[in-house]
Amino acid sequence: MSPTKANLVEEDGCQVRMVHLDRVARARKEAISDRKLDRLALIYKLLGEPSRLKMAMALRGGEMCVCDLAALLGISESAVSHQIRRLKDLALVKSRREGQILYYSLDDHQLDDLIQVGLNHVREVR
Amino acid sequence: MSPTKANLVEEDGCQVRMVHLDRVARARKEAISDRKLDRLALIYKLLGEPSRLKMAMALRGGEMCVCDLAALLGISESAVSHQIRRLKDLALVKSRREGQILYYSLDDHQLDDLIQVGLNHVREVR
DNA sequence: TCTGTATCTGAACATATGTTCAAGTATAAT
DNA sequence: ATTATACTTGAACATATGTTCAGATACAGA
Repeated sequence: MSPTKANLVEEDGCQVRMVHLDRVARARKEAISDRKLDRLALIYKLLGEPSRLKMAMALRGGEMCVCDLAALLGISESAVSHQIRRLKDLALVKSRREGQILYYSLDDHQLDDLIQVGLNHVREVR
Repeated sequence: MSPTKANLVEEDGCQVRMVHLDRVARARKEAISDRKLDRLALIYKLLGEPSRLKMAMALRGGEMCVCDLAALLGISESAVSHQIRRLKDLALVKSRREGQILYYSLDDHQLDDLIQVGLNHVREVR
């Protein structure tokens, strides 16, 4: 097909313009399931907020309690609790109770890798 | 210091409760610069939206035009243009013009790594 | 049981964000 | 020049999201 002229293709009941049918088809074939994609996006999104990323990076160095994290980030303990729950819901972080104190730590070694690759990326940034 | 009793510490002019001074201090010392952290968070955030992640993953397989991506994602070309610009602003994606068509491709091999590590994470998800 | 500490929870609020729409720019063909 | 194609841009809108506040819960010590 000509790459300089778009085709009108029947798609989900309505017409869609598509320049490179082959490329779209290949992308469709190579795509992962929506379930996987959504979970992957969710993980990136959780790391995509400075406060949560800071938490995750801090926990790489060892377990911490809500109170410590709040002091570190300069936000309320409630905010920490809300955010760390999201990390826990995705099994990226786990907790361990010792008396009244809950110690949080990374539950997923792949989170370490993910952060490490990211760190390589920003290495030259001052 | 006792780990079962919180201390009130002077911090930025106001009192902050802190259970483990040592852990917070260590986290502070090991922390990267705010510039680095913000940039890193921004990269994760961009990958954290399903549509952008889908774009990035599609581009791993080769260059595509706005029109193709719109057809692949099922959103308007305008939406693709808006989103891909954000990826381009961060130098994660580059463009090449051939006549009227702009071909987008990954500009950052580390983005590949980042996605690859993420894919390992969701490998067992169906 | 009563008090204090550590954390959690839900509602509320302000802000951020993704998409669409309409109009604009850039390139190519007639 | 005029028209068509490919893409961009800014405004507007609805929705999502992070934080705070007030009150609830869990555990420890007296």
